[in-house]
Amino acid sequence: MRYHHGDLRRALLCAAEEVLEREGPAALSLRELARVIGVSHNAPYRHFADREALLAAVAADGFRRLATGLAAADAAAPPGERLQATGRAYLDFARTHRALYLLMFGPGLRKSAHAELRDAARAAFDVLRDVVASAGIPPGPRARHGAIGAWALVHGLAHLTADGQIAEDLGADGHAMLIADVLESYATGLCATAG
Amino acid sequence: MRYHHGDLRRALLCAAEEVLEREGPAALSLRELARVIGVSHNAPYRHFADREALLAAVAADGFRRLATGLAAADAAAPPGERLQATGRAYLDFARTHRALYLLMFGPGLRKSAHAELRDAARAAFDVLRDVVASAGIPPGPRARHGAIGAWALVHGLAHLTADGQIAEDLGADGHAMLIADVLESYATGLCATAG
DNA sequence: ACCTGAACACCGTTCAAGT
DNA sequence: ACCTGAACACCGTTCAAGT
Repeated sequence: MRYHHGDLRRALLCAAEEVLEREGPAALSLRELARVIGVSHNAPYRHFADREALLAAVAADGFRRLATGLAAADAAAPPGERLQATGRAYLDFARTHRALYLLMFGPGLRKSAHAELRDAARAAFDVLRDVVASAGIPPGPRARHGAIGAWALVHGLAHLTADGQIAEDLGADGHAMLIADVLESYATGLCATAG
Repeated sequence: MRYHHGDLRRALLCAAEEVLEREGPAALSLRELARVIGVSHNAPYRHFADREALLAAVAADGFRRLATGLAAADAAAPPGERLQATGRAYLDFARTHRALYLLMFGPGLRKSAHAELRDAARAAFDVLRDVVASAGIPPGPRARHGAIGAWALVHGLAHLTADGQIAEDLGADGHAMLIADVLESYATGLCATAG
């Protein structure tokens, strides 16, 4: 006993991600987490107000890691390919953490009710905003719309893929070409309409 | 008693949509539907294999209505604005049927396991594909990617909005301008890169 | 502070009957 | 065929205790 030396909170978040990737977002129950860790079924309430608060903490962590990944891809990309590289990193995250991604953008997690989650999501978006801004579009509503559009585009691709609507008939190469084509179209249009 | 004259199935789907818009996708339980209609808690199993099958039927109906709405907007639009008009219709659907939209694209509804749902979703996408094809892009992988990109773009905007990530600080006018800008950028880029 | 067992009101799903 | 009540194994959440 006494498996957790005061870090039950960390143990819960860790177990949550494990269960999440193994069984999907819907199967994530507080009681199962408690069972996995080896504490009583209501011990989690010492650290989280309710189930949604725990899910929000997991999702916020996901957004933080997403932001880190986007920033790294952006920093490593040659100047002309920053949007492409960052978009690819976004899609990679969604593909390699499918269940986490679905949780982060799933219903039943009201961003407005969880400040930490809202801030983490905003920080991830800010990385994309900066990348788009660096494409040479003068600041203003057009630039802001351009950044939101870029986010919507990569998010739409990632979400439709995670949802199984896209790429069932595409191979891995086909999927990469799809992403390249779509991002190129958008970047081209963005620069053209911004002039 | 005998509220349903052999159309318990229809009564279930009808009640499901009502509960859905009122309480969100997560709260949709078979037992509550049975209670609302006034039958025993397991009567639904006469018409649906399980909870997911009922949700799939509701979602399939949503995709059929979405396809109808997209086709109507496309048909009513002047030649040069078909993509804009269809995209707006897509976003309108997501806004006016928020919970249904979240169900249609939510996790826990495996399209592969429900042929009716998969076909309905594909039919809705086919409308978008035709609109993009009519923009004068020669058939081929580029046109197919262009159609998927258009879907991803409007879906991303709709989903981020439904998720509360966008437009909290935008008014209704600002949202309309956002949509117009983003769709214009994409359409411009699509034609430019296809040449 | 942190954890426990018991309890309450819910679920989805199954099954043996009833008409 | 279609519906019923009882039952099983789960949930989230609360509460009165225990250390």
